[in-house]
Amino acid sequence: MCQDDLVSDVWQRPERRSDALTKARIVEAAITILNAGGADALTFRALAADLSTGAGALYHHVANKGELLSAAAAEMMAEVLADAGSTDPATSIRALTAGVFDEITAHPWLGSQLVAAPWQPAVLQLFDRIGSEVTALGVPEAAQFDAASALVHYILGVASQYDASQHLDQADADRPGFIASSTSPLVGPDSERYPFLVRIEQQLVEHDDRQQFYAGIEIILTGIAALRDTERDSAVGGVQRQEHPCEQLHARTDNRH
Amino acid sequence: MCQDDLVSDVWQRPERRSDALTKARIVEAAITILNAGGADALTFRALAADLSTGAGALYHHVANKGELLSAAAAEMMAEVLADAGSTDPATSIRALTAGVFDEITAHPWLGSQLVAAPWQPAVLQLFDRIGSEVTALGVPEAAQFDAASALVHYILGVASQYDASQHLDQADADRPGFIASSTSPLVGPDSERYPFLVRIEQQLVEHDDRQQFYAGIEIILTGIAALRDTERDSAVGGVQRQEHPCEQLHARTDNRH
DNA sequence: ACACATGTTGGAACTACGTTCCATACTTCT
DNA sequence: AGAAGTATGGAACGTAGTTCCAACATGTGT
Repeated sequence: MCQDDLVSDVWQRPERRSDALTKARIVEAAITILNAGGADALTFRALAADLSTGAGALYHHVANKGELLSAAAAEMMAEVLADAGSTDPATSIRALTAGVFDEITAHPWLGSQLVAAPWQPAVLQLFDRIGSEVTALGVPEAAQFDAASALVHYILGVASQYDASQHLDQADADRPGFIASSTSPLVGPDSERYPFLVRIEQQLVEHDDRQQFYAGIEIILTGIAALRDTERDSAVGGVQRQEHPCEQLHARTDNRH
Repeated sequence: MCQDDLVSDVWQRPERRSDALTKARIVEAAITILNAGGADALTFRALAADLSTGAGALYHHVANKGELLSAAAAEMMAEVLADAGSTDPATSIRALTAGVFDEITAHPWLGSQLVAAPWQPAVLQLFDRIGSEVTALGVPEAAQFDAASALVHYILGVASQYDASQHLDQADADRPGFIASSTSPLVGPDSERYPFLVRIEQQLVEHDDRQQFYAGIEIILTGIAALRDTERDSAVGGVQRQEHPCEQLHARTDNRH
């Protein structure tokens, strides 16, 4: 179908006319639409119109909408990760994660996309970068994967809940407004359903999402630091899975069901 | 439009014929479809067919598909949270989170739905329950919100990446297969793009998702335990935001950009 | 009992979007 | 120049969420 990096031909794609459609141009135009109008604004028709072409032509460069979104997210992630860098691993992780947070808050579609398709390139980039920093942090090899996984999944969880602008209309049928900043202060039937949330209601409405995100990162970094200090009784040799060192910190009880 | 819990009338809805459409029946049927065929199988037409009615009739009880999915997820979450309970808070948290993980792996649509709409009822239930357990854990009040938030967001992040069965076809255009169990062992161009992932490749293919999920929970619990032990220099009085105690564990450097 | 008001039902129709198809045009190789 | 293969773009298809509306059931007031 379309020419990709993996074509077995030795034949290089010739340069056609200057306004030729390329995956790069399409993805760039897609990002422009996404940043301007959000995820709903990106349609193949709108994209084709912006590129002065037809919808069908796009399919010679992009397999489907999912690939288009993955590519767009990957490009955004690459830019974020390119900026953030430091000599100190912990500082790097803080800068990295803060950069991702900023990008997601600035462009909510990114958060939605990161959690829409599992293990897409953008997530792999993030995972790899965080894994490298975790390694530099001195975490023993057997725990590096778990440590990076915890950080990445936390970030993705935050990303998933952060496109608050839209989508919250559909969850409102049961609780119109809810913690919508100032409207309904979580009273009435919610008091019985959500005792904890009601108790910390003031923090709920007054808290800063960014500070809370940072706090979560610090919690996980603390936990990772403990991993590093508990290296003693873990075998150094081959890859030992099944029993992760962290499971020796707190004796786990059975919790299947 | 439809009658809900919040009607101001004193008038109670009379019981019509026994096969009357109700939101409860609709949600139940939706869950059946979702569990059987996944998220794609749930259409208003299929749902209407199962209930021997028309699609239009459903809209008198459910505002839109988003509300339907939120309600279905909320019911699943309520069941999971009802089961898991213990006297020891840490044990409770482990049992709770493990239960949610099991439910998500058993019913992948749940994971997708939890991250599709932010702060939907199912997420609030989980947040509230975890918050209560965190409180019982002895975490100081000012840090309870952050601690619960970290756990919930981590779980949501895992949920987002766990419906691996589908959706990964669209991200495959660049890397056909990737870590798809055994097919493409992460070689070729990936070696340069993802140095960390390549290095831990063996763990990647051999690791147990469940064990890694547990490991993440333990990391966060360790970080939360540190929060509890660092209560000393935090004012006990009113709600102090802006500076979370955890931020005093590791001196944060500036990381805006 | 009988009309009226109100809420319910269910099927058709509308709309939007992803995707496919195909005739046309373009570029390069021989 | 002719052949071969790719790119283009617009029409057309299929699907799914949602809306519309006429027929119906239910309860109220007389």
